[in-house]
Amino acid sequence: MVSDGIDRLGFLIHDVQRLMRKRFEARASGLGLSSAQWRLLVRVAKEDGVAQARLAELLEIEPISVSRLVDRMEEGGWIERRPDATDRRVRMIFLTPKASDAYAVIKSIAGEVYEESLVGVKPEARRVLVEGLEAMVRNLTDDETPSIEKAKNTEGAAA
Amino acid sequence: MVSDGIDRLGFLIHDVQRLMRKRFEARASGLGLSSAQWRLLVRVAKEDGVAQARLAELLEIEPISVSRLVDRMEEGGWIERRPDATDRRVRMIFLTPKASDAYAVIKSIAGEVYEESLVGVKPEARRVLVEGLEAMVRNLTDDETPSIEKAKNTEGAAA
DNA sequence: CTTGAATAGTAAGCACGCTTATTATATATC
DNA sequence: GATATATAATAAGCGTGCTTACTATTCAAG
Repeated sequence: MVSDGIDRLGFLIHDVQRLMRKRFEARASGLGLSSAQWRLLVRVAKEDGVAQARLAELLEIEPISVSRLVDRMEEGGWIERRPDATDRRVRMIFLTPKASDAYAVIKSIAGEVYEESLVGVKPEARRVLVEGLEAMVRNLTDDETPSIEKAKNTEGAAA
Repeated sequence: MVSDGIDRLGFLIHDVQRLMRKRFEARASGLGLSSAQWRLLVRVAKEDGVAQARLAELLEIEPISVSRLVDRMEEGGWIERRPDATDRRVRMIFLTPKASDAYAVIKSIAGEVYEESLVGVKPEARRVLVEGLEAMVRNLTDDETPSIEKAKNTEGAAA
């Protein structure tokens, strides 16, 4: 197999994600926000009044997941659902003042955790790291598998 | 603040992990295995008869999570719990023949997904990427988080 | 032997992702 | 107007992680 640590790539990514989320949640627990919640909060902060379906698209999770996340965040007083005047199917999502205040704190925590995680990694290596991760996202988002003929139907049929 | 993608590092890691898991699960769904399940399966394959507490340590998840994961895998016929002769608290975990067969397939799928995710990333960049991720795991594992009373021993995740 | 701490595993209940199915509403077509 | 399809959101139920609390067992002191 590959001589590098490539064969542990999945474990590495998994570990980094888990550890990062854990540290985020430890810092943000004072605010009462989980990582899924601040991730949504950040999106709403950038696009106030966004519809849930649009949030699902931005966060790349399913609408039902947004629905239940928004449920808890509404209960927690972070966001507010308001009806759309022109389309009665739509619920527009707005931040509460409490959430707007938390937004600055969240950005600060994010910066802290990123820096802590990259201690000892030189600027050029950071650049390569980020570029590599971006390439991975692109490769994995292309929803067909190159050079593999599995003949599995429905795989990539619905683009 | 670096003006690169560093400020999106958390989103990047999160996306890569999610997309990788998704692709894994799509491939392994033919086997009836989830990513959490094959992760455990790989560990048991390398250390047959391992105790659940040891698995929790290896997988870096909580014992209760192992317990429920093992429940479903036992139901699925992937693993087997057997009592330890010398310590009646312990359940030793063994692979079934079905799981041993699946192990080779899993390794092959893992290799495929890793390669697909790294298309267009040069060998040297791959090395830097993996080293960067390893550094991140080290940095985030050092629980330098102050004001935490759990002076727990954090043994390195050596392989 | 008895007491008490540590360890292995589990139960209950929560968060957050998913798939599948349902309800309202909007829009296109007849 | 009537019907069919599409879209926004939700409901139900499951998998996998967590915290907290519990039982059973082992081990160390007394």
